[in-house]
Amino acid sequence: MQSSEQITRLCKEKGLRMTGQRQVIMKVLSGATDHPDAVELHRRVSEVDTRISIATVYRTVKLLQDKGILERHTFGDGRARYEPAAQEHHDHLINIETGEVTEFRSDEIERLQEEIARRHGFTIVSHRLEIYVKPLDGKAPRRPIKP
Amino acid sequence: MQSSEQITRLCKEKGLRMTGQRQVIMKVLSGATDHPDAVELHRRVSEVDTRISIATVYRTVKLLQDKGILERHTFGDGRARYEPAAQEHHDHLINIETGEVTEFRSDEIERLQEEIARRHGFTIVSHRLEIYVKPLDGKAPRRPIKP
DNA sequence: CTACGTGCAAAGTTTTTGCGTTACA
DNA sequence: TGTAACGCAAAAACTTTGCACGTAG
Repeated sequence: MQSSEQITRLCKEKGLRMTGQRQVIMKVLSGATDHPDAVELHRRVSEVDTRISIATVYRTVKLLQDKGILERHTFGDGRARYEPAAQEHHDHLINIETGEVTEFRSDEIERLQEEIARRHGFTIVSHRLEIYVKPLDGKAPRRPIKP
Repeated sequence: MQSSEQITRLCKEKGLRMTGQRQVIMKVLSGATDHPDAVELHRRVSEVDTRISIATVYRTVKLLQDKGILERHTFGDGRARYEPAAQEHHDHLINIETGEVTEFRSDEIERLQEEIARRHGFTIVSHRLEIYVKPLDGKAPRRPIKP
């Protein structure tokens, strides 16, 4: 997660113009705790400024994705979902009963992936791991997790 | 990978009618070594029987996916790609320069995933790990894929 | 000032669906 | 023979793009 100030700085570094639309889109995305798709992102952005078109949302997320500022995911359903690129890579647990997405990181899995790629004669450009899950015990409250 | 006889048996077990279209679609898919999308699958299927529509291809792959006979993937580009569900789960290395997909399996990664899910209070329904890679030695790009 | 960015609407892609017809069980 | 499955085409869902206008730098 990044503050909108950090994103603004990132954009300037990349030589992008800091338009009002981009500021709103980035602020909404950096404030989101979930992974909205383009239509949902446009809906939230429209609450701030009604005049921002869905085309600009699509153009902006694609631009920011190319610049490495945003990450794009597709969790099962066809639609693309977005989140600010984290400093440290993480993966996703998706609760198939609620749609809730939990982020996690495993250095050991990261290491194993490097090893597998190298063994096949490749180097990793990026990767994604999605674990689709359901609660172990539907009735028991979930225990908080240590990172 | 499964033989078309096995798929036929699976369909009967699930109470599905074994139509000519389904036989052709399943035979083509079980004979494929890659991960074709719906349009490519329809193209191959049409070589066997010209009268099979793309709608039937979509309906069939969705049905077989729901029954657990096929697996659906979305490697970066928006389109869904299909392969017969393997007896043993595997993951994918995607060469972003050529689009070529290599299958692999790591029991250790599987085990770590179970552990992570359990620690978060979940049980795994399914998962997918995609590693986007490029060759250690440079090769000429053919059909690049966006990670 | 001027190139980059935007809104609008139209078009492109991929996938789904309504409806009348076909054919498996 | 009854109904799941089909073909066709239309539509839905998602995303991209051409063009004229706006605006950040």
